[in-house]
Amino acid sequence: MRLTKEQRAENHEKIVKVAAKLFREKGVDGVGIDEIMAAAGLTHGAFYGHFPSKTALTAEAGAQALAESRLAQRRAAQESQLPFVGFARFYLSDRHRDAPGGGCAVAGMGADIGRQDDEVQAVFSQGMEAAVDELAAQLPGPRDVARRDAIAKYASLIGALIMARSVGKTPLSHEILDTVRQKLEAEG
Amino acid sequence: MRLTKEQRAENHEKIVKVAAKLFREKGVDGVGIDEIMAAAGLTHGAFYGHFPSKTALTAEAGAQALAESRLAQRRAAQESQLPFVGFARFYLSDRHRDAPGGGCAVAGMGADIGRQDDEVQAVFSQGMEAAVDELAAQLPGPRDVARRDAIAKYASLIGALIMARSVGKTPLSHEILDTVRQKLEAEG
DNA sequence: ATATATAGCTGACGAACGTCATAATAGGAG
DNA sequence: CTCCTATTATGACGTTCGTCAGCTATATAT
Repeated sequence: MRLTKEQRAENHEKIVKVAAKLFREKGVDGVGIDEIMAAAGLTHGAFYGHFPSKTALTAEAGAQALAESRLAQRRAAQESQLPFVGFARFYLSDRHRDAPGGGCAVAGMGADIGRQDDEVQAVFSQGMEAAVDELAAQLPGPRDVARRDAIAKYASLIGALIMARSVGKTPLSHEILDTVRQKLEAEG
Repeated sequence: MRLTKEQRAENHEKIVKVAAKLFREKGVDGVGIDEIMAAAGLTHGAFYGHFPSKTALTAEAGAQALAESRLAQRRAAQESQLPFVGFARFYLSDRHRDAPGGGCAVAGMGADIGRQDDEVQAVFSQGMEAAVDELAAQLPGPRDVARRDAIAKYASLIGALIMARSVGKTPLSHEILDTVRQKLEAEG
């Protein structure tokens, strides 16, 4: 049952997209090949026609998740006069906290990527660099200042989201999101 | 081969300590009961005499890891006149980045805890509350201001560490740690 | 001193893990 | 139009997962 090159490419892309979602939702070690392939509408045996190993998929899925995150960042930035404020409001919202599968790649699978081998981390590093660049371009000041600002703002966002998720739906969770959001809004 | 109550309690504590370390190093889903028990010097079968399930251990290990983190925080704070600066310097050091097993519980297993059930998250929430309280006590200003400051600072630290770990040993990793450290030192 | 309760060890369970032959099938070259 | 080749699905592999029953041995209670 051979498929066209187009269909094959579509299947490949589908696997990566589904994996990027599931990895963020359940963690890299929390999902099996079987579940990923089933969610992509294929059987688990077909996996190794597309990827040599789960590690290879992890690298591609990490890059995909980061690319999706950048897209969401761009979209959220357009919903406010101050681009970063719009992004921060979305990032620290309840909706984002409760939907890791479609959310920030670093908050969702960053900790897992930190445990992968060097090649996977290198791919992730490139996507992160692109995200930092993109945020820095939206911030005022000279380039190097904007870049440092972008890194610091990312760290605040990511840390706050992971903290808020780890304490479940407690009052503390809201307090963390609100506190950091207000601080970032005040800074501009 | 029944043991004394003391030995049983020691074994229990050893299992929790070892799990708190391994969970931070490899992730909750990255370690099995077998590996934990072997590291504690026992066999896997003895596990269910101590815990009803892996989930129950995850809750205890999460609390233990947070308690250890608070201890390390207290110690690092004493190495500088400004308590928080000493803590931040340790937190954002290469040593801490490369030793997740003995480091911050939130950065190491926070993302995993976010995927656990409510009871585990509730236990983790208590430990986090204690950590926030402790840091707030070291910061100047009225209590509510210090508390918000503590939350914001934690978010920056945790986010920076997770970012730095996820990009491996790249220049970007150092840049993230340095940037956030300098910013926090400048803020005091 | 004897009996009982309880600790850890052994071994096993079904399920899922990552991986890989092999078989079946249809696109693409001739 | 036919054959080759590429690509997916089938099914199985050895391992490890979380979990538990049964055994052995010993600390504790009587």
